[in-house]
Amino acid sequence: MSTPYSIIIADDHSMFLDGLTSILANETSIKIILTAKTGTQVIKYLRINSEEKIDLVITDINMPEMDGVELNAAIKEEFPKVKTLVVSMLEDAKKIKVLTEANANGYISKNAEKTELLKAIKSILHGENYFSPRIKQVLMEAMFSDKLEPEISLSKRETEVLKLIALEFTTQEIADQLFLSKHTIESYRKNLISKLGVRNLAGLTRYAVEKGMLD
Amino acid sequence: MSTPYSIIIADDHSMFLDGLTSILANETSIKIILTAKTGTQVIKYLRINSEEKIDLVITDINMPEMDGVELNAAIKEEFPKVKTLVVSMLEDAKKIKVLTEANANGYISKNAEKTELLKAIKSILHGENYFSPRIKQVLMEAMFSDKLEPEISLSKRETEVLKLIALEFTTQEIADQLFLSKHTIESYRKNLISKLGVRNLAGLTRYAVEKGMLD
DNA sequence: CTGAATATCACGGTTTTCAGTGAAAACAAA
DNA sequence: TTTGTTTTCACTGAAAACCGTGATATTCAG
Repeated sequence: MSTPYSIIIADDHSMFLDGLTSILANETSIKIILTAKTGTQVIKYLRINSEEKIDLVITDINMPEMDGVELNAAIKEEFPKVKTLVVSMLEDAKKIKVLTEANANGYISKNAEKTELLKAIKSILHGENYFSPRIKQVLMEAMFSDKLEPEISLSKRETEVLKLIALEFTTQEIADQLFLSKHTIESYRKNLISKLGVRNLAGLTRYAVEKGMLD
Repeated sequence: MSTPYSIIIADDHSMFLDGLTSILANETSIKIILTAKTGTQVIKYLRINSEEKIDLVITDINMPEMDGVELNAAIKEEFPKVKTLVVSMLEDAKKIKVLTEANANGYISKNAEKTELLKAIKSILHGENYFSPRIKQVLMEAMFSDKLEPEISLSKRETEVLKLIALEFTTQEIADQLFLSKHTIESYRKNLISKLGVRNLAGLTRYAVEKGMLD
């Protein structure tokens, strides 16, 4: 038998970390080098032990400090030889899209079966990418719905103004805060209303809240 | 050694299920009888195999069909001898409160360490309850904040009107819809604004969205 | 370089919201 | 039965939002 593959696992839920470790313990062809709770820990390790070859990083999406999407991007940027497999409990079409564009090597859901997990890992270690059928489907749907809903994009200023509007500031107050004319803010208001297809302040606020602009 | 304890694990993420199974496989004193992906599966099993003694059910909170909170309630109702340990990735004070009131025997976070998990399981199997220090803290904080924030209660009509306001209807439209005078709706508007401590429509809308009134 | 998008500003008119004040009827609870 | 809450309605005046219809300057990608 050849030397085992070296992998790193990142997830902030240590119970999941322990679980994955247990599952992979039976696989003699795989050696877990590190388990980390944040993306930054992984990057630090890779930088320090750059001479050591790491074959694969398995990462969750939701993590504090540096999440899975950022971690994947950072790895592909600094250590392009290292493969990545993203494991997540959510099937967020947008994140998946970003990940595929950032050349992640695989994406599976946390409610995938053990066998699928192993299949994904092995595929990736053998040089192929692995996206589960379910994920492919979500991606396809996202493509379609994106074309039907041509994705409203707001400029920086628009975003800024919308945020303040949703935070209960009046037009005059926003104008003062941003050192702009009251008329300017009024224009933004109107544009936002027609752009977002809403009727009034309530619609603007709902949009802002739902897009997480106020966090 | 005496006969091992019989336990059931419920979680919709099979990866977590596999992980937990792996972790507990080393424990000779514990025997996993069933792993389920929904609460209903667990209840069905308990009903059918009622002669078989089950010592503990470990359950996630977020599950389709019947979630962890409901499952716990159902178990305590129908099979009071069966202990329950709730494992969740969120530390939602309200859910924890409900669970303690429904006599769950333990609650730990998914980012608890393996050792803590085992400690919790053993405590419960020995007849004690186990709530992790972190959880106790969250509970305490919830108690305090509940008393400091005296919980704004809205009447049926107020809720109804607030909902329509947040859905972008104007005062006149709401009045027509509910067969009330425009003045009446205006009154509600004002009361809601002062009651909820907000400044305008944006504040009302944020409140409605955040309380999930529009789902 | 050039057109498209963005950012900025302006005005008049209409509608809606907001603030203050008040009150009557229905209803439930103490 | 009295007290408190909820539901309902009314008026005024000021402030803000909304609508239409512009203009100019900058920036940025093709």
